Amino acid sequence: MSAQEKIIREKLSDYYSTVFEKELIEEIVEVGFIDKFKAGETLIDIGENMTHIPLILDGAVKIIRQEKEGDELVLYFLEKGDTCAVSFINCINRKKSIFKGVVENDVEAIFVPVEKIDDWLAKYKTWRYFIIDSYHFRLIEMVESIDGLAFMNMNQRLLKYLTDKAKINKDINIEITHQQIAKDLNTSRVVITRLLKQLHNDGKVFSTRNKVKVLDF
DNA sequence: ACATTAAGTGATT
DNA sequence: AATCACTTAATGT
Repeated sequence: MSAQEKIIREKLSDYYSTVFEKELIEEIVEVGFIDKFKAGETLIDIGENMTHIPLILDGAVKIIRQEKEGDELVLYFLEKGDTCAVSFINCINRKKSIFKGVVENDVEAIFVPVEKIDDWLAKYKTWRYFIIDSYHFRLIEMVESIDGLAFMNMNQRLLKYLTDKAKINKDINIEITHQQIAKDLNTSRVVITRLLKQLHNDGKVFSTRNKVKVLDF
């Protein structure tokens, strides 16, 4: 057994042993490989073909919907133990990605070739449940995101965005510019500046240049 | 000291 | 809530 295989086996049993049966883990060890990505790297872009599916071990990925150039909106984050079930369906249909995935925190993940996904769905009950479960969870996050757009004002959306981000980073100190926040929420910088000042005065955040500290949880 | 980038603000739609 | 036009503050070289 190679050192790489050993590592995969260990990592898998750390996060997925209770979920997957032994035979499945063996298959993953056989065809999967570990890869790492630095924050800011684009994992997948809209329109690209997916060749591998990530099982995230560490870090976080920001999932973005993008409309042509410039117009974009952050939908949700993927974390440890997550996978993007939406990408599975993309793969099975041999379609191109409908989302963009950018690394939020340095990511370590096991990558599994697309061809296996389908096989395993028929072969392993645990894999089937894993996929359905994951798909369900993504759907809920998506609905939350729609709710945000439909029923929440920018003020609430901003606060949710900041608390979500603090949770993902496990740090209430966020390093970000008003401009970047505006981009993620698909609004203008001026609006963020003003709302952030409101939140600051309300004692919900403490913000300085390039930094926002989330005080209200 | 100067240039660049980030943030704050009033007025208007 | 968005946009414009402009000011002020912080930071890098």
